[in-house]
Amino acid sequence: MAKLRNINRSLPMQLLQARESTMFLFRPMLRQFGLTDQQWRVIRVLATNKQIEAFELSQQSMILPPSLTRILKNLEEKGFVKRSTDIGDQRKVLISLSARGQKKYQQVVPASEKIYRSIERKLGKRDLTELLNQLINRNNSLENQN
Amino acid sequence: MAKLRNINRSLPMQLLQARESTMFLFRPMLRQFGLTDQQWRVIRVLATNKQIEAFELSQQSMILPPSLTRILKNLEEKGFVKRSTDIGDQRKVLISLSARGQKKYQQVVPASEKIYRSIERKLGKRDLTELLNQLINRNNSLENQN
DNA sequence: TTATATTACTTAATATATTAAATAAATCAA
DNA sequence: TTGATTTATTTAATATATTAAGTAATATAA
Repeated sequence: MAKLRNINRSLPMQLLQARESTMFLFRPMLRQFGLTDQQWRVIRVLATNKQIEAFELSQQSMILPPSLTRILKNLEEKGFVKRSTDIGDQRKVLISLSARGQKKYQQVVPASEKIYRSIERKLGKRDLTELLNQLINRNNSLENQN
Repeated sequence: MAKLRNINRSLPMQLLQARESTMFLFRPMLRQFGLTDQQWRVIRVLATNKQIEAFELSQQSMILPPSLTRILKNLEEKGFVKRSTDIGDQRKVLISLSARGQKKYQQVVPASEKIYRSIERKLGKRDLTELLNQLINRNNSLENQN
């Protein structure tokens, strides 16, 4: 009977667990500010981009376009983001943070930083970056294998 | 103006990217077998547990009970799993793989193993386990900080 | 033993994920 | 310049995630 490695030792599952463990620390804080994980990702990207195309926003926030469409509609209704059309290319939608959205961002930053620092205290400055980048880098190491 | 570290350097986002990068390799294969990521996680857990309580299945597959309820209903309709009630405690639901579910599992295993091996060829036997466990271990290092 | 609390799961409601198809604007080739 | 193609986004349909509330079975305390 062919059998696979135990699921809890598989890389995708370990990464999922690691991700969930970190979000477990941020989620209650975000909910207190009335934000979902994804809404915060969007706001955070917008905070460092005056104005950004929807597609670029989708990439940076790791949210697929169809989901982003609804999330933006929602954030727009709440008055956190504004949208406009690119004059040069009317297919493109440009998104930006409203004053209210900026204010919300400013409110969350300290609480978020606090959590980051508590994680760093526990893990040390250990650089996961290097290691994770090997997994993240879609265009060379991992893709197109058989 | 208070500002957070760049989103693409944040630990939760890096873990999400790493996770997505690995699933990107498995997903097309799973879809060819007509399975979603979660359905496969459930089947995989069941393959190594003759019979398992719903709660335990929820834990091992990293799927919250409400989602699991629907996923199981779906898998049951497709004839991949069977359910029964624990005689000693009628609140408990016991889940197991049907013959058809076992067959499906057997079909996916080789394709899955192939992908695991290709990842290991690229990353080497580098042990992420150790590192990720520090993140995963909810009950000590990460929780209850302020 | 009975009222209360807990446990295990399901339902419900809203939000997001995924894939495919649709739409409109822009580009490109004949 | 027109018809075909591509690009950027949205709609649609189905699946999953998250939180809260509900239900039935079990355990617990007075």
